[in-house]
Amino acid sequence: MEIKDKLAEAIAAAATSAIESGALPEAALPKVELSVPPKKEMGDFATNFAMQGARAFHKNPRQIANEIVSRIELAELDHADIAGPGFINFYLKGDVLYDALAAAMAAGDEYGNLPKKDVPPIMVEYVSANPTGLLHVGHGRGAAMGSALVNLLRVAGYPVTSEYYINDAGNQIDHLAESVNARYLELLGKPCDFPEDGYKGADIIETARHIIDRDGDKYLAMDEKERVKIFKEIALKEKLQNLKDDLAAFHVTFDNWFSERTLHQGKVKEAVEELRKNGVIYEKDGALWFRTTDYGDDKDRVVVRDNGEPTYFAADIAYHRDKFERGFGTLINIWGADHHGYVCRVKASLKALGYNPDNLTILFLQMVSLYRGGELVKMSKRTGEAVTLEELMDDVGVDAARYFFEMRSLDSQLDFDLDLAKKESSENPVYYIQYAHARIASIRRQAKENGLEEKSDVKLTLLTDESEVELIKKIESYPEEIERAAKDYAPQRIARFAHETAGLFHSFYTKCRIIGVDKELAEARLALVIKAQQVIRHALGVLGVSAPEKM
RNA sequence: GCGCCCGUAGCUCAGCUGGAUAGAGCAACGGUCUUCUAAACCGUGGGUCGCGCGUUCGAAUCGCGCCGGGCGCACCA
Repeated sequence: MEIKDKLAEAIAAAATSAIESGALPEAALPKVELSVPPKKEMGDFATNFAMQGARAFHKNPRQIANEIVSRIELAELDHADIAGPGFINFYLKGDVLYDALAAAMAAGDEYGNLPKKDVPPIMVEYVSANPTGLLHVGHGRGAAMGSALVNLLRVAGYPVTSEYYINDAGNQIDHLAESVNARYLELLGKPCDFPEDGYKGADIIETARHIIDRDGDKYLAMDEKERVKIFKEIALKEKLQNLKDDLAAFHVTFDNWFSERTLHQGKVKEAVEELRKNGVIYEKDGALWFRTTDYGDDKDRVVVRDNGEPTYFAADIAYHRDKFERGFGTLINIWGADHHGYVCRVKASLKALGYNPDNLTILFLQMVSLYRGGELVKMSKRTGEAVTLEELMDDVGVDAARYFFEMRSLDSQLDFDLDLAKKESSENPVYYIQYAHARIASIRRQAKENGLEEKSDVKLTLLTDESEVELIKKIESYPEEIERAAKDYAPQRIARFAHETAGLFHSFYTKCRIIGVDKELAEARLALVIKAQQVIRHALGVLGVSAPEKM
């Protein structure tokens, strides 16, 4: 059992004993919560137990704290005192710190991986951009955070699957095909009207050019309808491959690529049919409507148009139903903030199908604004359209781009400083962290040359400098940090943690030498920095940022 | 008008399951390289936590009402 749990039990036991002896009145014990105090002079752990119990015991917090402190018994406890409005601060015997570090070291590279949790599987669906254009920086934010969240949940022990929903059916794919067709004709010098709802991106022209490069003008002879049909498949395949390539370059991969088309082979019909059976569908103006107003929506929504075609919403209902049918217990979707008006109707559909809407969590990502030289960058110089993820990667690199997206929570708007992301100095947080990792790698190389051995049985109790103790405490808090960040779906906590750990290492480095000090101390310090390096590498791994050996 | 997100240091943001003197990075100022990477470290200054009311022993954190910014309110996706 961990020391924290032992301490919590001891506190509860002390309170019980105080009640039995009549020092405290009979009452239900509040939950024991332990925290690490803001300052190290305040001990190793603190609890607000006495303050929480003030109401139940009808006594003032300091009095209650007194009864606890005088009765608490725990072998590892050195002493406890009362502070401020009624906090109890606990000071543990020195070697507790080192026992925990030794355990962390013994866990090796597995440190930071939590035990498997026995819970229903989680699905994280993110990016899911339409295959009709290029990924832009907003998609990049979703991709970075989504993949970091998947990594985070996985190391925290959750069974998790990542998925990309490919919108390969419906209008926008028809528009894609028509746009490619128009560019194809254009490139071959044939007159044509560009479709009104067409995609005007330069990438569409590229796709058309690829077709000509490969097959020449052989499609000209075809009936237009047939040509567009062929182009649809060619374009879709090419655009999808581009998406996959861009994402892979950005360290983003998916367990599953889910095609919307597969839903139109019966699952959409089934879902609508089930809704109808449940009495929430009616017909009006030739269309089928879902009475989402029963579930708090502003207005009812069409699921099947008057032309018989299901709406995007209908497919989405079927998609979410399918996720639950595949056995996922928790669904997480990452959506652009501009889709938030959509959440009510999706949850309504889950409710109407008999699923618990609370099992679907939708995380919204707010806008990204790029800044260069203090000026807002709106458009790409190359394409005249939104800046693409590919351009961002070329500009600042994958590591910096990912880290900058990951250091902010999704739900606040992000100002991305391109100059800062490119800077190779401490101003740039991603270099700061990577540098800590590389510096440790360098120390290890130097230590080896100096005949200093990397040992596991070292005298950790020699690590008494303030900077050493701070670093040790940070390392020990890592699993807890993973647990908390995973629970809150908050990868940005790990970004922050990595930065703080790097900072503590840099301070240590300036103050404490390894090579050239007494052998036992040198060995202990070497073991410590190796552990720090492992934690930094692990955290960077969660973030999908590389951990260089040299910089 | 209705709904969602945001408002914390000069700038960009953490902190939000209520807890001790509200933190970090950048920017500003002043120091630190004969020794493991100065892509680093140490120090200083800087705040009505948008405003108001409420709940509480205790509110940046919870509730309500304003104000300001962003986004959305399709038989588009």
